[in-house]
Amino acid sequence: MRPRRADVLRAARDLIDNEGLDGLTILALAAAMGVPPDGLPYPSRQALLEGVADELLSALAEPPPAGPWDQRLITLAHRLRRALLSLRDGPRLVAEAAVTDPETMHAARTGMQILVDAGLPPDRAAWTVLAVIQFVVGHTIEEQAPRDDTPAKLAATTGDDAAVELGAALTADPGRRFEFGLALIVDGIRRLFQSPA
Amino acid sequence: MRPRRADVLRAARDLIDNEGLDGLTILALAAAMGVPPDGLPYPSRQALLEGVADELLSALAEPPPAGPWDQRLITLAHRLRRALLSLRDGPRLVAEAAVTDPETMHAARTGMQILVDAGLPPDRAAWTVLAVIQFVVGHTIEEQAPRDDTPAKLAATTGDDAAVELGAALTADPGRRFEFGLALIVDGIRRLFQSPA
DNA sequence: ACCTGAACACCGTTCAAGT
DNA sequence: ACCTGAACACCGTTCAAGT
Repeated sequence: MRPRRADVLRAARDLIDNEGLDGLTILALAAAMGVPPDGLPYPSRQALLEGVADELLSALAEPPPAGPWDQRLITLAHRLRRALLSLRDGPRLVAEAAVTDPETMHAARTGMQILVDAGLPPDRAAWTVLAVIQFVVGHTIEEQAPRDDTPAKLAATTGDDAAVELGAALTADPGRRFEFGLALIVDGIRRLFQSPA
Repeated sequence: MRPRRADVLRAARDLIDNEGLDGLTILALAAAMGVPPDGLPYPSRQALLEGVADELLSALAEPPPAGPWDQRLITLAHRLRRALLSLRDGPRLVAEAAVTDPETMHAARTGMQILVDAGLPPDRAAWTVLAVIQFVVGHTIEEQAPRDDTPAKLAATTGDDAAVELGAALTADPGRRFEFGLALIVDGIRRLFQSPA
């Protein structure tokens, strides 16, 4: 009989964690579950990837607790980052599966509500929350990218102060760098509230 | 004899433009050039991808013209966006090849210099320019993602005002949305200059 | 009707066989 | 030494053959 979706998704996550996103193949997954390649409850690899991505982002379902809008937005961004990093190659997966998938849209709606509640016009709130999501996606992609020694080499060969500083930044605690970048955007949003509609 | 790197890169770009990034295969490329699969001047597909990515970003070599730091930084960000969008699946390519590849580092160094010239401490300048790059990467990934009808469907099924607004934002002119998000970050950087070191 | 397992047309990479 | 072209171990997807 066909394995259940929940079990397949769990096995798929295990495969990705152990072998990376490229290691998640229909053949390997089917073999692990003891079924033929077309015995999985997903019609294609793409559909399977969307299933995994959707589950990954389901952690964003509930809105952050009440409080000042900036703290709520920051909490939401942290949750999104956590969700994307909770699985190996997670950012790549979500980027490839679909940035506009239902669960991402759900998170976007939550973020938008936070800003609208705080008094921002709906159109600005939508554009703003999309910018935040794009920063989070870009940041996590860089975070999970295989860290080669290019920055160090570049710094050594050029003897350039700027290159050295960039290398240091790239090897710094990614969490603190994330907060720094997020704070930049939030400061920008603050100005948005002060400027006329 | 082996084809020259420049010719191979041009053929690779053509293949990507016509078939997408997944259509760029060693076999297809070799066939198009009339050489065996191992007759290409790149030892592996990964090396080839890095070559294409590097060339894509070489447009960022020269620093933007002199002027106020915010205008210079905005120009650089626009150039990065243009470069990433100049090839089909460009953002995906760069994200997969390596965010820390030499040419990206070069662009980062240029951006850092702009901020240091304007008086920002080097460590803050490095963190800031990385945040800008991450936003640009995230934004272009979303821009080039296959646009399905999820937002519209979501809006229709939920009858939710927020969903409608998000759908409108996603179908709005991406260039204007990019400028809006970039302006948010630049406003945040402005505050950075005003706050004590 | 359903599960089985092979087959199809690919892929990246390697290698022996010729000149 | 070098170019040739097949072979290797895969991949996603499909399908005929059995029960």
